[in-house]
Amino acid sequence: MGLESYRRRVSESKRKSIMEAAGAEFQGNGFTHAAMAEIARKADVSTATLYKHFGSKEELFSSIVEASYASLGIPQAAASEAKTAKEALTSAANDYLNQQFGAGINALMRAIISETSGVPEVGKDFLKRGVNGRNDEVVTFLDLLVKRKLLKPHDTKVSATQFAGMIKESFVWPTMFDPKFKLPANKDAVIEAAIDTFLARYGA
Amino acid sequence: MGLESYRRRVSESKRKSIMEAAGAEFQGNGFTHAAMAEIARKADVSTATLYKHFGSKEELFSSIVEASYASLGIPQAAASEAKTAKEALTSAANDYLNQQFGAGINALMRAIISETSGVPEVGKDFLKRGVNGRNDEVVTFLDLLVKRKLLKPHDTKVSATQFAGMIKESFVWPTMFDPKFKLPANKDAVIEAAIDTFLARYGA
Amino acid sequence: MGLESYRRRVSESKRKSIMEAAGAEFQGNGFTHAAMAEIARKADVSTATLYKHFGSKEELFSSIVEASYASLGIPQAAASEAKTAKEALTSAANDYLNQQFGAGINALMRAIISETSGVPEVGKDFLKRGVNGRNDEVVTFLDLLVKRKLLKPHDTKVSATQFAGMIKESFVWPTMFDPKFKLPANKDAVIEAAIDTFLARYGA
Amino acid sequence: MGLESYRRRVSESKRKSIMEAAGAEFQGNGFTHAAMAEIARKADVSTATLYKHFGSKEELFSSIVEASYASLGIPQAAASEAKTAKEALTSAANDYLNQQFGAGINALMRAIISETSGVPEVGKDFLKRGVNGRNDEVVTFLDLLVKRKLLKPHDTKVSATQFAGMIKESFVWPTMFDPKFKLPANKDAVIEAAIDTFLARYGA
DNA sequence: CATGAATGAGTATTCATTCAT
DNA sequence: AATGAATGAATACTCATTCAT
Repeated sequence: MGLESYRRRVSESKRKSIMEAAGAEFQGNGFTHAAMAEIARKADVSTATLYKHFGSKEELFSSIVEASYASLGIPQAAASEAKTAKEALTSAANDYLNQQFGAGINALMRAIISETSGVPEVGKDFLKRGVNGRNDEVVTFLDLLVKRKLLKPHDTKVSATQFAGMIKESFVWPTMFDPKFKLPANKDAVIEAAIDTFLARYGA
Repeated sequence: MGLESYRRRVSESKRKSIMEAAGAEFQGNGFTHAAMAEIARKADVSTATLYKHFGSKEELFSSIVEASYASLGIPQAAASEAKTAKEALTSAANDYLNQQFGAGINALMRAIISETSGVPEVGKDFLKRGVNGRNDEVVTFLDLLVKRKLLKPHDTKVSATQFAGMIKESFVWPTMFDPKFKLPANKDAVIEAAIDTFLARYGA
Repeated sequence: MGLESYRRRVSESKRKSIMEAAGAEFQGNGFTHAAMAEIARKADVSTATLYKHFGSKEELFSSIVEASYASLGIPQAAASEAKTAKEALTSAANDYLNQQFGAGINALMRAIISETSGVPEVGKDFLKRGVNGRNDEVVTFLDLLVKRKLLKPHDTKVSATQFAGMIKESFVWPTMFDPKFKLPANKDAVIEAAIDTFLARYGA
Repeated sequence: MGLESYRRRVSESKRKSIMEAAGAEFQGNGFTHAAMAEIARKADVSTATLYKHFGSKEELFSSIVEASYASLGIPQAAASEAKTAKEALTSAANDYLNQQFGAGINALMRAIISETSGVPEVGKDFLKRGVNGRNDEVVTFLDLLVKRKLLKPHDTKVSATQFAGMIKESFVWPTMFDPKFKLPANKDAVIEAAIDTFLARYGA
């Protein structure tokens, strides 16, 4: 028992340190230029141990992407608690951006895009679960606002895409081309402007 | 003289065939997986000749990206000729998408994103000249519509970004993760919906 | 006492299952491509236990080869019981081939040959005890036939080699280059022809 | 012209030195344990050049084996010139052994046997062209002796195998298990004894 | 005494770039 | 000016063996 739990603990701690190292490496260098040996070095394990935990570079990368899904998602609380649609949407936009910039999702997205040729499933999967998945949560979010009559009844699938597009154009798209891009000083104004446009059409 | 001009012509024809081959290769395989030897083969020159014209893979890639700028741009005619803002904006959106999907710009963008780690200048340059440059043309386009009173006076820098964001979210973003993504059947409806939202706020 | 004998029994049963697994693995994949981890898995023990019993891969292999000697040998009964030399020699040839093909000796020989560079002693040992050892038994076999006047008096060391050579050329040599080689349909005719040649010289 | 022939010369000289180095390496260490880097080093070329000439380790090995076929073969002259069958067969046996021991064929055969699992085609090919091919030449050789009435008319396919088997059993088989095995002092006596047995059955 | 996770040395192969002709 | 053979550095992955529990 003691032995088994000891091993599990050690193994899990190694697995965790590998995933951290791999996350950093993939985010920093993309899939192709990330080196397994370097990941092993950073994680302070041997390459063989690396391969015991993750059978291949692709598998390791997939695991990293998979794990990132857990950190994605639009908290729905604001939709039910906020007094106005503007307040709710502001909150959603900020949650979204915090994830992108805080959890390294921008860098991960660049890495995924880099490998659409080599590992196409990962890209398609991310499109479905990462991109569209989050859009679905925005839909749910908007549906709730409609229900609360803070928004007009309308096709929220369409409007969710429009809202996400306006936000991403200003803040996410630039990071794809410039990894050093930071959220600009006028971030709040830009968000507000997007929300205003959105509400001009869909506001109650 | 005759000899010199003959050589220049030959040289330029080789340069052209190299750029065509390189464009295809980079769009097809991304920067990293494009092979110089294959580009040389496709262009029917030796690798040494390739390197005479372009000192390195990065330089060749930069040249390809540079050349792509010429094919970008929002034709302004519609802004002055269209009867309604909706008509003008529909035309602009379609012009934009034709470039992205017709001239291989989506694939090129993926290639650029792949190399933001290795060759950051190319990415930053594309962001400035490719992405923002085109947005500037949208600004000009919108300014003209404002001047013609087809749109309300407003901050067109902001609105141009919003318009571009709504269009790109539906059609360009997916191609980043799935190179096989094609324009969907409901393309026109999506464009119209985006324009409707835009006009709810900025329509005259 | 009881404990000790229990342990010995367990240990010996493990040792036996290891040897079975290793025999199969070595015969199937040769020395180099046989994997210690796979042997452990097949034998249902840990790699550490494997190494407790056999200090190294070479040692394990040597043990397998050693064990194979027990299954080699030319039954002498036919030499005293057969009515004719032909009958006796036919019996001996078939006994020999049954061992080669039935007990996996062909595969084992391939494995040994594979490792003559790495573990030369095993090869030399097999040559002495496996190959020449069996030839000695053929010598004894022939001596008996001479004694019974079914064969002429002659140098049986020489004739044993000749007899073995004729049989092996047709049936064993091919398996060295083609593991899937099976005993051909005309096996008996080939054996008979070899015996005829043998008897032309050494028949009484 | 000068350029082209210069390149061909350089290229062929490199190819030759690679094949020499590879032959030595494969004969010394077998297929698996031969290292491409070491072959390159011995041949005084880079590994990349190695791969320009031979697309893979398997291909290189096949080329070595292929080249060895050229050095195999039973000279037919003795069959028509010798005064007696014994003289002719003695000559053939010695030619055969000189090839095996002089041209490193024994070592090459060990290498091929080592790889029957990994590269089965090479083994089967060698069986067909190397082993059986030479036996066919022995058949031709014997047919000529029959025609000259130095041997009785008989099935020379069968007798060729028997003759080869008797010779190989004493001299070739041992080298499979012991790379250091040398032709023994009594070589000539063993050959003569084999021929005597052969002639007892097939002599005119 | 048994375990199995961890090790690290070893190897085939690729590709941007250069150089002798 | 053009060639294409040659380079060498770089990298994913495997496996016999050991060691902490």
